[in-house]
Amino acid sequence: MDQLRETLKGHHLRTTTCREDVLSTFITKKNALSHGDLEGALGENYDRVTIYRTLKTFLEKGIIHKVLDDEGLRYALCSHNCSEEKHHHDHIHFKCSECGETNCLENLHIPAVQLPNGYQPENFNLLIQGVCPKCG
Amino acid sequence: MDQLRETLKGHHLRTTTCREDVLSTFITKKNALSHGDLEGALGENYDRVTIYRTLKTFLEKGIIHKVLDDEGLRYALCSHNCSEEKHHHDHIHFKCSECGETNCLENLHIPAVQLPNGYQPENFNLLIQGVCPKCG
DNA sequence: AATAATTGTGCAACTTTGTTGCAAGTGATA
DNA sequence: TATCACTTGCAACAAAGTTGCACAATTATT
Repeated sequence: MDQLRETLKGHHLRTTTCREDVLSTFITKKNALSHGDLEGALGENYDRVTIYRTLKTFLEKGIIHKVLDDEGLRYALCSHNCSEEKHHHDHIHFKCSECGETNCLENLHIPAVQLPNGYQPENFNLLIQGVCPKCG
Repeated sequence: MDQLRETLKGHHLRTTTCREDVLSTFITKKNALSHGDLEGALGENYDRVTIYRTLKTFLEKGIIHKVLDDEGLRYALCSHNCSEEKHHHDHIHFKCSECGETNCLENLHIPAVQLPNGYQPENFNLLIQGVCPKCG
């Protein structure tokens, strides 16, 4: 799994087994994950605290982004080249009320919104809840 | 403050001082509030647990709705006639990174999105973060 | 107006979620 | 392979949220 090392190095991070495992979990699961999800998947190998810190580091370095949810934060891989300096996301997130999975719809962009005078938008986050194709 | 009683009765709720105070806090503060905000405002008068339960009840009855946030849930008044049966919201929420306030932009509707086949949307939640007119 | 039935509240105890400081361990570099 | 900086685990803590139960308050009934 040299690709994991590449990704970590590309973001100026040391390669450790915890970081490799967290990253690889994101890659294989594909959907947005909460801290609890990762703890469930890797908790026997790593301390809770380490997972928290790994998520925080990945966020800062632009490897993952936050996904808003009505029952707790989740995180998902950044597909484009986000960096320490800035994240850029304008895709839609879809949460299925049946299976509970939240996924990035990378190809769907959030439509432009005309805000009233004085509002300076920087960041957009659209969550659509409903039933996904698998469960429909 | 008979309007408070009216609102509570209209949603089939007994009028208690806690409910009146929570409702009145939402009305006067206008912006979205977290449980912590309410605890800060009313915590000396009511138990933490009671405030949790009041929020839950208000949510169920359609008096308030959830506002997604990247650092914890907030709640805001439903402006239209939401009920036990269903909530309907399609307005935009704006969170200011300076003052930290989150507000409903009642007049701004979330633009329609063309989802791929198979997705059945039910619920939309758009949070825009940036700088608000007061802080700009 | 008094009482009964129903619903809400406070308290205590607990679970879950997230944070911080520090000592020991590990990875990258020369 | 020795060094230095960064990472991890542990322990302790803080914050956020939940549950059961006895008592209190509100509404409905007479």
